[in-house]
Amino acid sequence: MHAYHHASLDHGSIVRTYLPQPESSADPGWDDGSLDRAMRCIGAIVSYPRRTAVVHESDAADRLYKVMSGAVCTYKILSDGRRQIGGFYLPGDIFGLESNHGHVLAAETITNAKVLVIKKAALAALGNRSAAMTRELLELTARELARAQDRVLLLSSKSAQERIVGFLFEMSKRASSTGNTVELPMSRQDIADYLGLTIETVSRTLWALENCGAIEICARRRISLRDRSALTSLQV
Amino acid sequence: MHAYHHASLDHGSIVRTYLPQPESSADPGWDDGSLDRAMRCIGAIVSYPRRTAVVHESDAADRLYKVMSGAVCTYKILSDGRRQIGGFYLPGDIFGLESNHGHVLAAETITNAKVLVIKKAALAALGNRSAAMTRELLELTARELARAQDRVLLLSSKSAQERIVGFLFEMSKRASSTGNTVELPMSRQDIADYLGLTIETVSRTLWALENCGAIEICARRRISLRDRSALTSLQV
DNA sequence: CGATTCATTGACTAGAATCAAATACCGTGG
DNA sequence: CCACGGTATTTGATTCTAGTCAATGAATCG
Repeated sequence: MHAYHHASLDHGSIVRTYLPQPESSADPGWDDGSLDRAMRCIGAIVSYPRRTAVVHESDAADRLYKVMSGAVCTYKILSDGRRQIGGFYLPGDIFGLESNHGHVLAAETITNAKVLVIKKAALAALGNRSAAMTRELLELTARELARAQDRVLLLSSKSAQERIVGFLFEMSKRASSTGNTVELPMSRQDIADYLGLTIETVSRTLWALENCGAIEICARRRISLRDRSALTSLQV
Repeated sequence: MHAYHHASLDHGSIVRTYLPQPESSADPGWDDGSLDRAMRCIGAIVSYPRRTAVVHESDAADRLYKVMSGAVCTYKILSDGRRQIGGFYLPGDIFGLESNHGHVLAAETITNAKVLVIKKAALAALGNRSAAMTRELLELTARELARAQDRVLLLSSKSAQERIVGFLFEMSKRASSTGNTVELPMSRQDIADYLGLTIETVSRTLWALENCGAIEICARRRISLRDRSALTSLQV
């Protein structure tokens, strides 16, 4: 059982709070309609170095976050010290959509990242006048729900291999994947915490997949899906 | 590895399609505001016998379902025959909130159940005139998302004991639990498929919990949480 | 070019899955 | 009310996967 060593707890200041320094919203180019315009208008873009806390578990659930560049993950530290990652968020993704009431997942950057931060209340105020925006928000939340349900299925896959393969496919669909090559911004530990496995198992399983020719580990964080059909047959 | 034997596949017609017979919306008494009124107005209540399919995986994701009485579960049959339960839905719960696009989870009744069925399109049409309703729907979806995220955490608990205890607490919060006694409408197999465990492990774990005095299995589907603090200490 | 973090590999163990069988429960009909 | 058949659940023995502990090797950053 590993405790959450790999970030703040004993590596000193790797995870650190960062004083938000809003920048002008001169932008990368994500636009999803009126909601997006509203978010840019009332939100502020904040730059964070890698491995920096964006949201603490104790924070109020009153904000919405949109990743403009880099990668972010949400997570929760369990009572025994393990970390469970709730999700990875890549440029264009929004997190913080879950219910206002109750629990908040913490969030930290995986790489250097720029995040657009918006108060839900401000958005709701605009939403009262623009029904279209509320509908857009609903659509986003419904999509996130579908994704969460997929994760439930992925985690219910009992074998490590199924989980890893499922993860690779998910990433190849979402991340900056040129053809069959997937660029993984996260560490092995992050992957392990996402899939409910250990770092050793992730490593061994990836090796096994490479060994049987299904993938190629070009670089540590760069994996090529050599044989998609073989991978599919290993999946749930 | 168990296949999905315990329902339709070999018990003949236990899971069967049911010709919907809409009833008058004379009602149990769930009311969540304007959304609820609209749903009753444009929806139809359908009665299903136990272990009956309500939604097929191949169905379009164009409807919303509200449980009026009884219990329903959503699920997916994996390619190897295992069944993963997406969630249990008790009276007052709504399912089908996930994105319009893409996948649908199948749904079947666990007990005899009455379900209010509504076309999303019809609701959206009303929603265009009533922003409040869209907001209510958003709130519901956000809550469901939060619940799905909780499930991710539950499934990431590695030990069977943690999962079972988490499940019992979840049910005691939601189900018709009088004091410390929880009434479980679902079978052991359902619980196993929900938690990604086997039926044997569920059985053994419950026995162990009873043995150490944390719970009492009054009847097969009636469990009393004897020692909540002991249970809490076993949880994640 | 070191120092440090990150990843891989190896040996061993624990816990859940699997396979197999026995027992408890439930509704039905006598 | 009780016997019966079928299902659901429990119990037992064994196997196997992934976790744990320990150490080595590779990559990255200052």
